[in-house]
Amino acid sequence: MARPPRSRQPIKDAALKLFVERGIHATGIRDIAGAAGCSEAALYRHWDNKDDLITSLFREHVTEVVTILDRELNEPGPPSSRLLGALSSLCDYYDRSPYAFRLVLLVQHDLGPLLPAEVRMPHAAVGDFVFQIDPQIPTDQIQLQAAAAIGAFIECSSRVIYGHLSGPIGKHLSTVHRLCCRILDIR
Amino acid sequence: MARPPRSRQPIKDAALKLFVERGIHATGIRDIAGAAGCSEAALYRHWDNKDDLITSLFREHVTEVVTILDRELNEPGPPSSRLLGALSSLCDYYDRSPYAFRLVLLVQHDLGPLLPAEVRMPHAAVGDFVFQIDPQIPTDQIQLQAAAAIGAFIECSSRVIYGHLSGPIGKHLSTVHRLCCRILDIR
Amino acid sequence: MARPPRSRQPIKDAALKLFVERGIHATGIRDIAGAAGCSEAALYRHWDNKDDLITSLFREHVTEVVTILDRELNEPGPPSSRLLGALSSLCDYYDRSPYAFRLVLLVQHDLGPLLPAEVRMPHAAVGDFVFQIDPQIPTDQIQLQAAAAIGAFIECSSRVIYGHLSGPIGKHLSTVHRLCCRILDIR
Amino acid sequence: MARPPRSRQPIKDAALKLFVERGIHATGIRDIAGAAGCSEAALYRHWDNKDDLITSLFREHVTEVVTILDRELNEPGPPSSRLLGALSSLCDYYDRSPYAFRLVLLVQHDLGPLLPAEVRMPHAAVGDFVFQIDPQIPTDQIQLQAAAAIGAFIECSSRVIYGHLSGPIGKHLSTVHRLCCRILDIR
DNA sequence: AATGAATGAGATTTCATTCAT
DNA sequence: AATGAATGAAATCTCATTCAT
Repeated sequence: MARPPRSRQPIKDAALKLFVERGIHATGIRDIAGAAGCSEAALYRHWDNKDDLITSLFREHVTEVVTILDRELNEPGPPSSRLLGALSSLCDYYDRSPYAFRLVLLVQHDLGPLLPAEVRMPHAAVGDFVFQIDPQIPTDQIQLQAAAAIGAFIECSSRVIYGHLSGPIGKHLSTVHRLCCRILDIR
Repeated sequence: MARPPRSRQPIKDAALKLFVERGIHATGIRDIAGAAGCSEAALYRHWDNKDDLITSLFREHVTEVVTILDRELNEPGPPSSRLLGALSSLCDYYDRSPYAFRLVLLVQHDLGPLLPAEVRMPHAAVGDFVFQIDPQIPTDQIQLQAAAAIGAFIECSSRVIYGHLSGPIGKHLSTVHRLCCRILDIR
Repeated sequence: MARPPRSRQPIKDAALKLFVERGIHATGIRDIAGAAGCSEAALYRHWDNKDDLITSLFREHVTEVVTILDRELNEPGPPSSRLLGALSSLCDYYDRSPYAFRLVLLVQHDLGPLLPAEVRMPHAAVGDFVFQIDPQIPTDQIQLQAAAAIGAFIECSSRVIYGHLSGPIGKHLSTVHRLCCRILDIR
Repeated sequence: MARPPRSRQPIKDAALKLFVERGIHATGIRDIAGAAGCSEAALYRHWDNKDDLITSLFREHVTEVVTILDRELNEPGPPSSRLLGALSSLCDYYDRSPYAFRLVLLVQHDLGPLLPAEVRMPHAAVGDFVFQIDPQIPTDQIQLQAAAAIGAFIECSSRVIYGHLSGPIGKHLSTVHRLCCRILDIR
């Protein structure tokens, strides 16, 4: 009862890895079960179907990322160092859970329609930060600045992940920080 | 040779629309044929297989986008107005061919491994522009600045496309231009 | 032995209801366990397998129906009133256990081959009654008259159960009695 | 174009036979395809899914039966001989297409909820006949008499089909006719 | 040039049943 | 006595592709 079900985790690990490496649609239930060392039917004890597995995985990890953003962007201190903290924590997160990071950042628009609307997304966290820095800013500007910063970060990460730029991501932290500061007009 | 095959275009239109709206993997040959008003077998007269259709579509449209970028970013005039010209032309392109625009910008990583390496991608065009502005810049910086600018543009466009920001994209042109100028340290 | 197993009844109730409402084949072990509030494995403590559950349920209820028929059709008194007693008791039975009634009357031929041959079926009870009324009647006639009476009753009940005729069944008792008397040439 | 598709019929024949002999739920797509000598996928070119096949088969044959009833029960002549004509035609129909006959008469309530409501069912045809004979009869009586006659016929047929009574059905025609006349109070 | 029909391989999902705890 | 977890087998259905016409 009290003990956490033991078999969910290996399945989640396997699914996450395969979704990111091969793509969500290219990954079959069979692949996941094989990699997790269980039968295909075992999956259906824990999730209703493949979509359920996908969305619950995504929701879980996006929540982790948003939690990081909300925490770091609301620390005390000047905006610039809060932003640095956030970017730095994201790099740490990548080093700890590269697959989760990539799922959240890169795979997003594959599953747009699958996701329930009530999940708090990174855009909201960054938008709140932008608004905090300058409460006079018009709504559209909030959206655009937040989107631009996120897009810049995602695309830079992609360049590293796909090997066009040498890693690890942390190596480029200060450059990315500088770019994001310019986008958000900090300093 | 004598006459251009007439039936390619409707198929391309249908495939493009469906790929963008439903996702590439979620779109079947049957769906495309149905929407194009031809038989499934007809597709195989024009393309070898589904992958061939996907890559040739993508290649065609990415070339259009890169051509725009290369042309506009190399016009005479100050960098800022060249960048504005490029962004403005992209907005026009979107208004003309929204599905093509979205295929190029958004669907990219669905088909990562499918893409032939020799195609010139937007990153290269923007990278050349960055280099041109400041030939002293280190290689990594080129990559990162280009990536950040592209990411900012993509993500802003996404916000409009997915309805989180009111359209058309051109409405936000000057803001996006300002953000990109800051990223590329222009002015 | 010492105490009657307490958990059989809820399972039987749930299974009976689902078998009748959804059909035997469309009802899974999981559905039954869910509706009975026990685990799927619990079922196998009480019955060998699904077929065993089905047949034992059916056997139990068909026995109840045949017992009613045998009792009422062999009361003292004229055939017409014995028949009325039987029909009336069946209506009471329906009001008491509608699902059991429907399982016996309607679901029969879903499970034809599953049923053990030695179970006494309604046809036998009614056949005996027909023979009793007129011992000169040829065998085929017994079968046909009994079948016709049973079919008439079943089909009339169905019309009520499926909502084409307003209920309860008892409301139509005298009409059905009259029809059955004509079939069996009573009076 | 003009030619009727050739491959539907063998599939329909195989499905009909198996549905009746083994039961609808016990018959798989694989069984049908195997018996029809085609691949499983071929089925899905002609019907959307298994339910579609089932209902379209049933609808087709129930229409044949109702057509027979409507025709014979509305011939000129006295009710008794019209009824005899109908029963006799049903027996002929059975001899011609025993599986279709059995699907219509016996399998009905397996698929109750699957059937579209607008299909004219045997009950309606017989009900019209009952009403024609005695236009004064109250509505409930129509339903009950029609149901009783149909039930009697079905159940008698079952006794033959399941081997409790020697066949063919036509052998018992005059007896069944007499019973139905009594039910409907003809003569 | 075009198509309706067909198909093999494989996808996801369900099922009755078993077993360790 | 009871259960949560697991499973092999099979079910239905989809897909990209081929082929005779």
